[in-house]
Amino acid sequence: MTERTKTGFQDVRDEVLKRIQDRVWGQGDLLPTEQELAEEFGCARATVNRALRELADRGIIDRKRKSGTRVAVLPVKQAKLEITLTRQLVEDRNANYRYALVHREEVPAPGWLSSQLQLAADTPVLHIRAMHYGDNHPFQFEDRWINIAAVPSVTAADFSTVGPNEWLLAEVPFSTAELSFGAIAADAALAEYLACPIAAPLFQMERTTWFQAQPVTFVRMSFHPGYQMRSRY
Amino acid sequence: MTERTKTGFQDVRDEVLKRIQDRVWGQGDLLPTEQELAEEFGCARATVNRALRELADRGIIDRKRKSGTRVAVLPVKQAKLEITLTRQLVEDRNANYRYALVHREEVPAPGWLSSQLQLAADTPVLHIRAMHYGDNHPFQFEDRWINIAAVPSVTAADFSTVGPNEWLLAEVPFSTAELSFGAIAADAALAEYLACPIAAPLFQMERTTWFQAQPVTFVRMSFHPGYQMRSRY
DNA sequence: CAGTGGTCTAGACCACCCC
DNA sequence: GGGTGGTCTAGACCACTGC
Repeated sequence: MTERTKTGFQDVRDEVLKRIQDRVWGQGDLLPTEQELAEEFGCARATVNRALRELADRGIIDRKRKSGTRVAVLPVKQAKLEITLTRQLVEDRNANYRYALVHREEVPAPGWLSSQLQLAADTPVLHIRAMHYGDNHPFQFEDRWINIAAVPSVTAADFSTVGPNEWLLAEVPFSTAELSFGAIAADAALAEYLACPIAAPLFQMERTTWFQAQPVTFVRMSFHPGYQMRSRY
Repeated sequence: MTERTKTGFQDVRDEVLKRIQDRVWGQGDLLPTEQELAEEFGCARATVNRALRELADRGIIDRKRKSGTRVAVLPVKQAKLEITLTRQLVEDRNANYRYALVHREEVPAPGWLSSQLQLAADTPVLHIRAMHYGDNHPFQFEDRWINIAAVPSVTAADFSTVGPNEWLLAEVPFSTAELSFGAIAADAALAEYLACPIAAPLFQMERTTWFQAQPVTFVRMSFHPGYQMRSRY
């Protein structure tokens, strides 16, 4: 008996990728049409379509109606960053997670925040500062502002035991966000919270979150010295 | 005449997402089967399938054979980071890009690199150091090691005018990589190259690249003070 | 205008896995 | 065992766009 396996879209996808990596089809080259590939692989055009669509999503090929499918010239590498709860970051390192509320206050939005969240001046916001620990070592300092109008029930949450991130994730799931990563020097307050020298270089992540076009929260997360965020593609 | 538009997979996808956001289906809830949704929307099951598959890819819902489709309890946010050439980062800021080679030497791989790239000790590697400028201001310092065995032709490239990243992208496209982001303090050499004070906090990105399971290159990119990387989801 | 990818349909079979 | 999602097929129509 000969080997009998049906040609699935994954087979097509992998074979096309292999040919691109082996330079059978070089950068910028035109690939055969879906119809031709379907005939070659002995499958339906829809199968080829799905295979090529996945490669296009990855940035490996460029597709245009009428002109056809080409190998991308400058493959845009897309790294997928999984953004999880700080709790999960800590527990993934097999450390014992602990959370502590530092500060909680309802205030009118300061000018820079109104601008950041596109709010009217002096809109009431909730300002939260909190610490996250791993095995009782400082892990991350969280400085967060929440637009009370977007989640009125937040005034009833005291955040003494549950972090605002976990609370918000349950209250306003499936939001959209903008992220920003950078490095800063620890000021006196951060140095104390994170138990590090003043001016130590810290990895910092800022996130602005919207829910159905309404600004919900802005958070600045400063990690302990030496922290590294990882990803792959 | 009434509005006449056909129900496409995007309509289904958006409507399902809307119902999840509106809590019609809460976290952990079971959704109707594909068959039922197809009937409700008046379309084929394949259309519903594609819509739900996209939501599953985004981490919004979890799908399992037999048990059905559920709203994800802890939506894993996936941020897409577009990793491009340093040239592009600079030009996207409307700045004039300039590249300069600092150092180029063939050496046996030091121990830490052999370990990082899973190479035999003393494998010959090419060590490159280079600078990237935007409008003649220091933008990024690049410290790179290339596995000569993986790309033998690299010995003929002098990298005096074209950066190793652009060269490698043309030579070894469609590779896979691991990324790591963090913050470091500028040492004396970095401070000089980046025209910043010693101990200034710098954003740093490290990348290890493979091509068909073979290690190709390890690079450490240190950005000028204040640089921020952005993304969204 | 005509060729290419984008999508939909109706039906079918299969793999998985909870019960 | 049976219900669910996963995939494939063969055909069709449409939208975009280069010529």
